[in-house]
Amino acid sequence: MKAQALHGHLDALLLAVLERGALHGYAIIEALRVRSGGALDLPTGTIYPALRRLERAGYVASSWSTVNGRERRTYQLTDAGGRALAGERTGWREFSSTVGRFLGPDQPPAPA
Amino acid sequence: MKAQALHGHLDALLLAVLERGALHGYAIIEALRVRSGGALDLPTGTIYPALRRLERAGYVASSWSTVNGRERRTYQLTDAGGRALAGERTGWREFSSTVGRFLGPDQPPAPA
DNA sequence: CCTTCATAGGTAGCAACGCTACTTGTCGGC
DNA sequence: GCCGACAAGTAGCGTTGCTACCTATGAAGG
Repeated sequence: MKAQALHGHLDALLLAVLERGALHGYAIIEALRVRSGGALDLPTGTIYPALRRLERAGYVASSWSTVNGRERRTYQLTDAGGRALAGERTGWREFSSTVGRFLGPDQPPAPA
Repeated sequence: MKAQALHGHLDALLLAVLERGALHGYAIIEALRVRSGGALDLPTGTIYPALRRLERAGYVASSWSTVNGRERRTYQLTDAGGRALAGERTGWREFSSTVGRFLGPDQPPAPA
């Protein structure tokens, strides 16, 4: 899968991954790869700037820890980040159902 | 809905609209608005350059016709465009199921 | 007659976003 | 000592869609 199509949804993905618990950058990349079944293999040059963007926005908070001489910056979701994630989920649902209407419904929104 | 999230999927949408029959630019905008239930209201500055991009790529062909002194450029899907659309559909399904895995149809995957 | 609106097509320049390529540094295995 | 995996980061680029404009016709309203 071409990752460039992520445009605009990467932030939501990152927040979603951090929802399950704080992780450091490298671990986030791995979590994305594993949870997507290998479909998402994002380069560090994509992740780190995105995390800083999220931190500037106040959606994640970071803290340094040194493990075996390795500097790790661990990111965790803030309250604002959680709220943002909820909004992103709603936005995603709208977006995917709208585009899906044109590109063929792949998962017709199951009526609750 | 913020339209900027379309990134990377606009071309697919345009091809999908033209799949049902040739239309001129303005009509394409209306078709998108109507079929999306108003969610997609794209400015001309988005559509026209996109159509030219698709034409350069050989996915659509255009022809001029003058109707009541109005110049209309009608776009229609080419064979290559149809094939591209099929690919875009597949890509969309992959993309949406991948992102959906993180953003959930609704809730974070409940521990079954 | 003239203005305004809807139709119709278009361009220029901008900003956002993710990517490639590169750099720095530690640790473990050869 | 060197290479590769881990870990974090920066610089610069290209694509993409957006805002803001411009041109032009026909219909409606004053």
